[in-house]
Amino acid sequence: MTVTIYDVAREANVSMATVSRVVNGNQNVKPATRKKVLKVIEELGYRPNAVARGLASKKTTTVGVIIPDISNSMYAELARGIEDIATMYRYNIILSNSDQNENKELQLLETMLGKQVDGIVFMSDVISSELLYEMKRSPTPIVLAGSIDDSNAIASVNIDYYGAAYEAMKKLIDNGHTRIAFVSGLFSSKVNKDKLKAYRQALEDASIEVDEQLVIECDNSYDEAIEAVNTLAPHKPTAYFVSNDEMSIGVIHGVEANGQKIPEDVEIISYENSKLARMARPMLTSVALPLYDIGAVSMRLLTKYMNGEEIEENQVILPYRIEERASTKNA
Amino acid sequence: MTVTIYDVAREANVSMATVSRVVNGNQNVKPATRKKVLKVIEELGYRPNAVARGLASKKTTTVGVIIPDISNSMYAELARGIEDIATMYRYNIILSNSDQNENKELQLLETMLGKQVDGIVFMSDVISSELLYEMKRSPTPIVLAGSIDDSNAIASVNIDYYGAAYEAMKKLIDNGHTRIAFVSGLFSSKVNKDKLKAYRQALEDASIEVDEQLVIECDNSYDEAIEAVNTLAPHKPTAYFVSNDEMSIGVIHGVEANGQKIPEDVEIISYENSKLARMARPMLTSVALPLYDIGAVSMRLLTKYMNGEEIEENQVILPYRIEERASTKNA
DNA sequence: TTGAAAGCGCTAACAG
DNA sequence: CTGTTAGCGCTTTCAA
Repeated sequence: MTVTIYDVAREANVSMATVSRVVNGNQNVKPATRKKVLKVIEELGYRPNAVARGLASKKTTTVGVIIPDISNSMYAELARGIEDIATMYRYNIILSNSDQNENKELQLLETMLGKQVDGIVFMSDVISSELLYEMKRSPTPIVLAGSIDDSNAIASVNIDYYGAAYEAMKKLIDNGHTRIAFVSGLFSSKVNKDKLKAYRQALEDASIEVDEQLVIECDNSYDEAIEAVNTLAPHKPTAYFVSNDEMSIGVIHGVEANGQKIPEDVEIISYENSKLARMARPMLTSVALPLYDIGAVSMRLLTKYMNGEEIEENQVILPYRIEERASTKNA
Repeated sequence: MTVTIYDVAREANVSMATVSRVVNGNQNVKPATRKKVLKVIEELGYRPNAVARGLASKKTTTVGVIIPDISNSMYAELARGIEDIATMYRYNIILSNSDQNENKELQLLETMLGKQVDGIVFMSDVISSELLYEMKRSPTPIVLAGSIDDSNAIASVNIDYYGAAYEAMKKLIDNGHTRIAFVSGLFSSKVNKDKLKAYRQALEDASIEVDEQLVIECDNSYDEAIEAVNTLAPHKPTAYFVSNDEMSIGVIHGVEANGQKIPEDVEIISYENSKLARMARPMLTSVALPLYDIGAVSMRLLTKYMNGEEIEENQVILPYRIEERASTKNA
């Protein structure tokens, strides 16, 4: 039925070994032989079976990607970075959504290892100790993309979330605000914890008392951000530091619904800088997260591990910047 | 090094066949034996090798997904639908971006077939005849998700793009508009061609002359949509039919920048109904595309083909609806 | 430069 | 209920 390497060998009057050599670009084949084999391959429509190849060579040229939710634009952007570099290095990607559910993450890890992936890129806001344990004993290299493991046991690619948040807060403080609200995503996420820490520290460093009522935890959605604004209203914030662009748009709408002007009455700094930031009115000043790059660099790092290269530093920190737009008063 | 089925068999004093049976949940194993084997599996940390299994069984339990761009929210939504159903049926997904580049699509198809995927979900605005030819001779089932092949040779899941566009236009016409602009994505896309056809037909059916100057083709981006509004301004449209939510937001901003009010001076109907539609101000009336469902149903259909089930109808059409919001004047 | 042969780890008859 | 035995299609020594 399907044509195998054996069929090609017979048809071309050579051994399977020789066919294998030409298929794999091995130079030890006489040009004439190569040509003959290639011709037969063409005629028979031979297509190498990657599964058999994987079994024999113990390499599948596919990597696993465990991601919270591909329909979330942040992760989609990360995934694109991963995939582009994977393609560049001739790897395919097995992509699975975990919904940040630990059991699912554990099970996905298991499935992927079973499928003999050559490496894994893992994303999650929280890395449980059990997960960490499994990752450490993984026979296959793993890198965390935009995800933090405090023990630094697993390679990872991130930005300085704390530093970025601190700088954003600093800007708001420098603009004279003392009532700055923080509309955050879930604090179960290490990244949000870092932002909170920066929020507090920046305030303290400026001798501004931290008012816990100005801190609100939401589920990252537009709707909850609007609600957050209403909850915060009695506490009269004059500036908002917001965890992502979607929520920032919610904040804008909430604030405007209450009759306040941005940035005249209220300033906002977001944290993501997706294309939404430019589609908002006013356009959002935002910490620019290099999501695509985090994905790309993670995958690149993974290729090094897969090649058995020695890595100098397994924790890579990418640069961020703050994109100033109309939601803040700028110099 | 790694523990194989053979190690387990030896340790448990049974044959590999028996181990294979318990691993695969075959009922023909005495409970005591099963228990013994399970225990050894546990002790040894045995993990079945899916590659070997795939080679022996000729099934990989993985399906290929060829998608234009996962970082585009429309496709990400589709992908999520696909993945969820795949997971439900225990399939994994190999995901690749094609950027709608025909050569890449062709090559991806080849790669996935080489990897022995059990099925493929394919997405693309344009299905070239060469692609169609390759798909037809694919040894593995393929279904098109949200993509059209006029010949109906390949199974597909879509909505009635034409009908949806016609209905949207009808609504605008019923609201009294005679100068309706169409801000479209690329006409190389079959879906956009259908919308254009509906645009014209709806106008004709209402005895309104079609003014080609009111039709603008853009690249689906926010920025080009704003530009489109400016290009259209001299032709004084009083309503806009727009190809997707992102562009609709561009239209809103373009229109407002010109001092017009929505929906008082200008009405807008979008075509997508992503969460952006609710995040826009005014909120967008929009044709609701069931992207997630298209993905899910495609995958479900694929499972049927992979199981060799007989399919009554290979062209499935899902329902759409129009979500009325503030960008149009409603009854 | 080429071929022979031994696996890779598992499934799937088939036999008992 | 369990074991034996062929492969699945390819890579990879090892010889020649």
